[in-house]
Amino acid sequence: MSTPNQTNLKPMSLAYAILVSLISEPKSGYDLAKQFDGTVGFFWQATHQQIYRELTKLEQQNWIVAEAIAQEGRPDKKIFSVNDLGLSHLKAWLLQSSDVATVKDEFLLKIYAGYLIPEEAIAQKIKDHQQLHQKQLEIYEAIERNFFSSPQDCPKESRFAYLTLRRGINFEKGWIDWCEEALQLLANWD
Amino acid sequence: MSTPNQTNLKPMSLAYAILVSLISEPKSGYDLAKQFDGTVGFFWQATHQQIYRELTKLEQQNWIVAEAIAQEGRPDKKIFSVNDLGLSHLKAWLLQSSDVATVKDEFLLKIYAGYLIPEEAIAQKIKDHQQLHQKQLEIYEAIERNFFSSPQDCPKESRFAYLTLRRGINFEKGWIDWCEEALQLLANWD
DNA sequence: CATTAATATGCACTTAGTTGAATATACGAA
DNA sequence: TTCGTATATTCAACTAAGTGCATATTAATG
Repeated sequence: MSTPNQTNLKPMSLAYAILVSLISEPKSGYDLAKQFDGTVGFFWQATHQQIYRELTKLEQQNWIVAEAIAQEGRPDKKIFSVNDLGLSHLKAWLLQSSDVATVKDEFLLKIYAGYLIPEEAIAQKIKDHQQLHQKQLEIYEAIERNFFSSPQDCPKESRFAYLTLRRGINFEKGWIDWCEEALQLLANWD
Repeated sequence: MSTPNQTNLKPMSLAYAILVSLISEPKSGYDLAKQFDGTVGFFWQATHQQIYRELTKLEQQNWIVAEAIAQEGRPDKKIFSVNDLGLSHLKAWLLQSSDVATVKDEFLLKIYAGYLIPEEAIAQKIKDHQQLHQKQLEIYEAIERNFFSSPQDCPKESRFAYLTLRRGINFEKGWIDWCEEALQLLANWD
């Protein structure tokens, strides 16, 4: 009758996102927070509060270790690196199958209910959305030009980063195309 | 010094997702839970527990009203509908600008760290992923054939639903194309 | 010389989401 | 007749995620 305490199968993906970032280069919570606005930030976001909280947990679990760095002037820095225990957990996680990411898209929810507000308001929304994706596309394309002009020559790690960048470009182009199509469909209704 | 109680500017999007669904047709919590696995489920998901909890809140706020329906045999059903207060809040929310949805993609995180595990494992992951998206694409395309063979003739509400369906198709195709590209890039490395 | 920006970390609180039930009825299959 | 499935709702406890505010130092800006 009583179910035994199963091993924890939850993703806890923020923890793994942090491990992934720390494994390529040890860094502080502050650095992580900045990174989560950059490259890794395309597929994972977190605020600095979330990051510091998670770092504390990971340190308690002994998956990562901190080295305190005294800095001239600025407050002390704690540089975290992944240890063997953390690495083995990360590798095990990498091998697990992952579900398709759940989509939670406020914008599409609004489009779906678009018949409740004026058509011009919807059209404007789509145009704004298209511009946001256009801007992001340009950012990704600039990264591609500057860092991946010849992907073959990259070190192994960067190759995988390149794959995710390609997905970013693919994603933004998809949105831009859809916006174009949607605006045309809207215009041809009456 | 003391900040006055600001009006709540947070999205609370689950509440709005429920309103959007109820406005097109009043339904029970159970029906909502099923719908969140279906059409609306492309851009919003929730478990039945979350839905019932939210319905209770919305009823307390007087945005929706319940009508108890006694059913032969089955347990009583509570059919919820949006009232004027709820509708005005929904419309106000629809007119607000929405941020680009944050992406949190475990799969891409794993690809990014792909250099830590065997290349065959990564390739297999991508193939599995491609198949999942292929299946979802087929579902969307079947809906398109069955319900939107001539989108011009649809009632106004369905037209906006059609736009979101087109985005679904665009999204799945984007993933499938990326998987193809990624597998080719992987194969050409050595 | 006051203000702002950047570096660096943390607590308290709230909302969102998961887990695992319990409760109740009815229908069809084994 | 019992078992599984579908309908239909609710409770309680928990974990994860996210917001707001606080703190401290130094460098650069005006």
